[in-house]
Amino acid sequence: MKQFWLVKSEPSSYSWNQLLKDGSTAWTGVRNFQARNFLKQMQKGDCVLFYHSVTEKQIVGVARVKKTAFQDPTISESDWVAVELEPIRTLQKPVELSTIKADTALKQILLVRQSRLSVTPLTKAEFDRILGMSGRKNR
DNA sequence: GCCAACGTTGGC
DNA sequence: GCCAACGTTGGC
Repeated sequence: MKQFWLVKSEPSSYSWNQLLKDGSTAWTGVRNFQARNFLKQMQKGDCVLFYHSVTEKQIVGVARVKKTAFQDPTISESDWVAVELEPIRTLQKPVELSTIKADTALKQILLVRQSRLSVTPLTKAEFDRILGMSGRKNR
């Protein structure tokens, strides 16, 4: 079954534009057990919302899991993993954190409740609702 | 720049 | 095994 996720990045360290430019990227550097476990659960083809933290605080694009979890090449200790992500499309209208917080159906998502977690799961309903707010109908 | 939330570390 | 101290992240 297809799953839905949200990943965060500070635009200054890795931005959506960079991902577009790169065509795909290894999502490395996750050093949190909870986030790591989510990474491990990702399946090829899962949809991933891309959130810019700190300076923008908005969801800017939709990506897809291209490759499931593998050993994170940026660390020598084992058992930290990365996945490969590729961009699908840029949101016509970014969905701001304030918009999400103002929405009854979305204000309890993990992004809001646990703002420091860099990889979080979303339900299909939440995913669809965010896409609905992005200025275009689903897909 | 400040602070809250969370994770990690280390002393006991 | 508890908890204080500290570091980091991210929203405001």
